[in-house]
Amino acid sequence: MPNEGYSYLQSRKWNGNLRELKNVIEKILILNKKNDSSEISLDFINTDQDKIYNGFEELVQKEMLSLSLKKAREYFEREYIKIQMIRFNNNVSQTADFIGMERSALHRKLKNLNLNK
Amino acid sequence: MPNEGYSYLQSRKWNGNLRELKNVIEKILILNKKNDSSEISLDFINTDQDKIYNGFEELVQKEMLSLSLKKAREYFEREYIKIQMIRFNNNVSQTADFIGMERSALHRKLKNLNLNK
DNA sequence: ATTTGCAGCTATGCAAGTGTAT
DNA sequence: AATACACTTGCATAGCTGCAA
Repeated sequence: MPNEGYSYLQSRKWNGNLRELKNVIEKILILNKKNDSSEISLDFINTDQDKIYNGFEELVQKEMLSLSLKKAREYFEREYIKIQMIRFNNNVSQTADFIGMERSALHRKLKNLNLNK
Repeated sequence: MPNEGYSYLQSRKWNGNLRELKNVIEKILILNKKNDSSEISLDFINTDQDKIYNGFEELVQKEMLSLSLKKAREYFEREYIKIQMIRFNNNVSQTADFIGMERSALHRKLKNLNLNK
């Protein structure tokens, strides 16, 4: 399974500039920065996790502005929480702590956003 | 400081090969890991074109995920409303109508987000 | 355009549970 | 037993919004 970062990379429009490279690396670093683990690998590339992040990016840039504030906020929160949960390996307690929210409130939010399955 | 990562990048020619990209990224990760600082910085690959960005992109890729949900939501709403107001030439009534919100509520929000000056 | 008072709804914190697994 | 989670619920309160002015 690992070592298949290629499809992920191929899925991106590579224009050869440093900004694009920077974005790719930043994404990798962010998603790998799980709490206190100092281990960094590229194994996760081309996984669902990464697609979620891509969804976030595209959502913000393409669709958000055609949605009502309420809907846009909901979309944003869903993607934000999705990613934070991934960062903390779906540990609700840690995620809640990091994003400054009560555990019970996060549970309710996960349910309301249909992220609890 | 132009560090190891920077000079490493400078020393390579980018040929668009994806395998090559993976090697580059892995090298950078290793270099960052040696640094032993918990702060991971990509400043060493900043270029002039990197400084060109729109609010959303910058926000999402760099800051959002390190903010609390409350703060991230506030940032998001500010950018969202900023842009919608621009689209409607700062016409509050039209903007409010489009984003599905009462005019008075939008006024309050503009004030709370410091967008009313 | 902008503000304000008010009523109703929503979200959240807090506390107190239950259940599961190690 | 004991710890650490996930998950739920009731309640009070704070915040947001629509409506009217």
